[in-house]
Amino acid sequence: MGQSAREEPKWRRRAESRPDEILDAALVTFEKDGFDAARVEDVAKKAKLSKAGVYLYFDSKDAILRGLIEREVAPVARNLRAVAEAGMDDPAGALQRVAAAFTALVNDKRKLAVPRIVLSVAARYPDIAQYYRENVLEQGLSAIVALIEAGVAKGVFRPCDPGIAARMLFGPIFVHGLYTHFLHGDPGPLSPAERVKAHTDILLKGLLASR
Amino acid sequence: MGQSAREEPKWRRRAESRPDEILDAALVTFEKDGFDAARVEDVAKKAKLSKAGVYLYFDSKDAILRGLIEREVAPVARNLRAVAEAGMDDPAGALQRVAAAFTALVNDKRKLAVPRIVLSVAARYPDIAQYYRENVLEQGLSAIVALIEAGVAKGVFRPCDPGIAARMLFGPIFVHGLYTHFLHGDPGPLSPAERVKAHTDILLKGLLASR
DNA sequence: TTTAACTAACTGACCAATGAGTCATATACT
DNA sequence: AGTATATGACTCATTGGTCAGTTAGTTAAA
Repeated sequence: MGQSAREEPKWRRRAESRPDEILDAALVTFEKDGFDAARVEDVAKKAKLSKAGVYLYFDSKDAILRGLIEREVAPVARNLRAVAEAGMDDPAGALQRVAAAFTALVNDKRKLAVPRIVLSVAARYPDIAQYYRENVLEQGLSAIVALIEAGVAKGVFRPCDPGIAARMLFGPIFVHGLYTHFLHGDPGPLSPAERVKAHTDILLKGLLASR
Repeated sequence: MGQSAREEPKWRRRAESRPDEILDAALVTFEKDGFDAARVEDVAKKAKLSKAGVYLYFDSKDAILRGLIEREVAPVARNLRAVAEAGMDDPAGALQRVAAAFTALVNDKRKLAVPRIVLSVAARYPDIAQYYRENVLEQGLSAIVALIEAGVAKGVFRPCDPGIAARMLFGPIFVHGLYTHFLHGDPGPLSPAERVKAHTDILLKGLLASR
């Protein structure tokens, strides 16, 4: 039994990469069990260190969740915003591109797990809810609102409430993701790209100013 | 101190009304704390009996959640279905009425808490997820799908994927509810009725066959 | 180039709190 | 008297978080 090679150390120092490894592990664990039922010990095991090791890098379990929001979702919101802002001169086209980008995000079950968890713990961690609202939702929402308003100003879109229009863009895609990923609902016959097209077809026809 | 009146019994038998009282209490408690953080003891206290008393009527904590789904949400889905079926000869009008009914449901924070909780525990209680999907979501969804298909068959709506259209009806309303109730997002300037109107204006214009 | 002293990274074993579920017993009703 | 209904006090598994002690890597004196 006793392996002669006494070379392998019991553990290695990897202070640089630990935070990311812990977040990777936490994402998988939280997605599977939800925030409350997920055990820090399991996160640690998946990240290949001890539970106490996790607490070297994060002050608490909810700090891990905060880290997850920052790393996983906030960049996506910034990206959506960039796509929207880059297309202010072609609102209809930009709308489609935003829909496609958001669909790609929502198709990623793991990324979608973060908003689901935020939603479920929002009441108990008001600061997490606030952070998420300000840095994710309001970012994405306001970008689209600006896009719609630009379209209306240009006369491309007919006058409408931009907040409603924005929810009509994000809402259906988001609930489709929740329904299929977490309730195991039937995704339907369409491919993601076809869904984007079917969706934006209806939405744009509803928005566009008939000549 | 010693009240002479020895009339008041320490508790009363109320086997008939207990289950509903427990569900009332559970709805409030689950809404506030979420399923995991909610304590059965608190539910019991709010229902004015002991924790052990709760277990006389429900086998487990998750049985309470199941009871909540049955009592709170399944009837709503049936109602939505009825509204849709009653309006098969006027698809556009029925769509608006369904949107209004769903908006009313979603405006009720307490009722909306049930789907939020189902979503958060779906992975750990697959039977709850399945029950919810089959008895709530698929009910509502299929009713609207039928309505859209009827509209397309009549030539009132232009051809489209009815699943997408149905998600465009429910999605924006649902996410608006989540956003305002649980993330404390800005509900915007419109009243619920105005939101329904703005929403269905765009949706119907997107769906209606231009003469 | 050794090697000893030093520090940062890490672990195992632990604690304290928590909360679901149980049960022996008591009380209200019939 | 008998039974359905209710309770308080309990068990017991779970788990977030801590800490004393250990090891990997680093620095610099010898």
